Amino acid sequence: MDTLSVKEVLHHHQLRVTSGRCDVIRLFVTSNYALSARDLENQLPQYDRVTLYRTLHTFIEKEILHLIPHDGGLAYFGLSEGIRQSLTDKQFETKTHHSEHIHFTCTACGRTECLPDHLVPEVTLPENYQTNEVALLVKGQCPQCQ
Amino acid sequence: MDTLSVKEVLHHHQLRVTSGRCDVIRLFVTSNYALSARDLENQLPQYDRVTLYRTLHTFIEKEILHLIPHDGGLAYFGLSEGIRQSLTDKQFETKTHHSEHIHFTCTACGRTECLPDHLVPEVTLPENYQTNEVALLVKGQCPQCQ
DNA sequence: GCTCTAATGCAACTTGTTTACGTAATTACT
DNA sequence: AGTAATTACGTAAACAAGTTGCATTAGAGC
Repeated sequence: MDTLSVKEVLHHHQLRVTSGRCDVIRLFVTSNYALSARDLENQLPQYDRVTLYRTLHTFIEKEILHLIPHDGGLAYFGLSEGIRQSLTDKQFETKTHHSEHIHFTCTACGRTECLPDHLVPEVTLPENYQTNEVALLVKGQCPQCQ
Repeated sequence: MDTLSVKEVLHHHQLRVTSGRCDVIRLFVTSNYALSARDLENQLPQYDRVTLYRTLHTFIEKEILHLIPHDGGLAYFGLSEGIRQSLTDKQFETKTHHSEHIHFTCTACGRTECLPDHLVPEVTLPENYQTNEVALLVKGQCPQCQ
């Protein structure tokens, strides 16, 4: 991971480069798990809660992060695969394969992760229902918790 | 729908029959959509918020209702299919087919509904991941909103 | 009807998230 | 580099969803 690249990501999305935004992206890149606003508050206490919330919103809008559906309490966020690839491969990907991946929540350790290699299967809907997005969340036990 | 049946449902689950619980079940039976705690507050203002929350929890525990995952703010609840069948067919179903159904949220009208005839397809996970539950939420436009 | 136990209502609280507004920092342009 | 325009930030306060404690009320079984 490389600071220049993080700045480039922000620049590519017409966002001003601030230390807060860089730190948030870096945190997502180094994290193997989805993060909540609370996680950001804990791990980046130098920034105000409001700033972190705003940063999350901005990143969702720009599709740097995606919101992960879940069935209670607080919102979780994951780094978009394209961005992760841009930062780790040190070049921007043009493909945005955009069939969504599965999310997994471990009921033991509580952690949520993206499974970028496991895509949501094709879904059939009743007549006249139009699909914009699909989200598939699996709950169970992760390898570490068995 | 039939009041006696509603009482029977409660009785079968070792729950005391109270007017609040009956009204909540009736509301779910007559609603074509998933309901949030806020919806209950609006439609059953004669009961205290706390009571409604507690009723929802109780019904989730007893699997009279199920929690519908979504990606923001507030929790939505749907009537379990078995219960709906018991109340409309006037007899208790023994089959609990328990492969979960898909949920649909319309981005136009904001309503969420259960699609009991559309089940979540089989999901493959990475090695050593164990599945307990799956939830699939589709966002798009419903027939009425096109 | 009486007793036991569970459900309710009220008040207050916690947590997650948002809004308003003044200040500070970044970017683009000399 | 210096300046203006604009965007982001921090603080405080508000708001909303959901929870907890406790006293009161109401079902269920006898």
